[in-house]
Order: sequence, then structure tokens, then C-alpha cells
Amino acid sequence: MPKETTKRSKGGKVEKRKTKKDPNAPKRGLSAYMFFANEQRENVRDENPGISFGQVGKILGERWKALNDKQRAPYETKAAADKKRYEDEKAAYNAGGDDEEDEE
DNA sequence: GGCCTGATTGTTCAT
DNA sequence: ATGAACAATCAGGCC
Repeated sequence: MPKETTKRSKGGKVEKRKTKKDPNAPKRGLSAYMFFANEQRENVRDENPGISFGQVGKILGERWKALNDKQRAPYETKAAADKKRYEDEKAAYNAGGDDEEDEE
């Protein structure tokens, strides 16, 4: 077993956070789930017509793990690629900031 | 040097 | 526009 570091995070319950907070928050990359959801959202909703977000969200989640490592692989791949994308933001976040004033 | 935490990402749905 | 379950993430700050 790799290493799990005993349930880290806040005791085990997902707390809620807010949206954005930094001036030019470099924002991280998306997560495998994000890409997976992008593809499954159509399939899930297609197989469960008329279900509410509660169902879709949950089903989406359990289905996600239902996949095998290789199945999520393509998603993780994107996640990794997306993370790289974030690398760019954080890079600009480190570099940019001298002349580049707030962009938008 | 190793550890944690927080922030963030996107879907759906409603209000 | 935003939040909330669903899941991953993972980078940076900290002593």
C-alpha cells in the first residue's frame, strides 16, 4: 500500500469553503473527477432521466470509483495535463505581479 | 525534512 | 451567481 497518512483533512467531514479569495489566485488545475464528470454527466443523466442533482451527483461519484485504475487513467491524464496548466498560472503568479497589474 | 491545510475544479439542480 | 454532495488534487506555507 502506498501511503494514506491516516485520513487527513478535517477529521473526515467535508467542510464548505467559499469562492475565490486571492487577488490573482493562480487557481490549481482541474481534477480527474472534473474530466470524468464532463463525459459521464451525459451518460449518467441519459440513463437517469429526470433525476435531481442529488442523484446525479452521487451516482456520478460512485460510478467514478466504479471504474478501474486504467479507466480513470485517461481522466487522471487530463487532470495531470490540467495541473500543468495551473503550473502556468502559478508561474505567472510568481513572475507576473511587477508590471502586470490586475488583469481584469 | 516532513506535515498539514486550505483553496480550487466541474457537474447537476434549484432558488 | 451561488451553493451543496461527489471526488481528486496537490502546491504552497510552516517550524
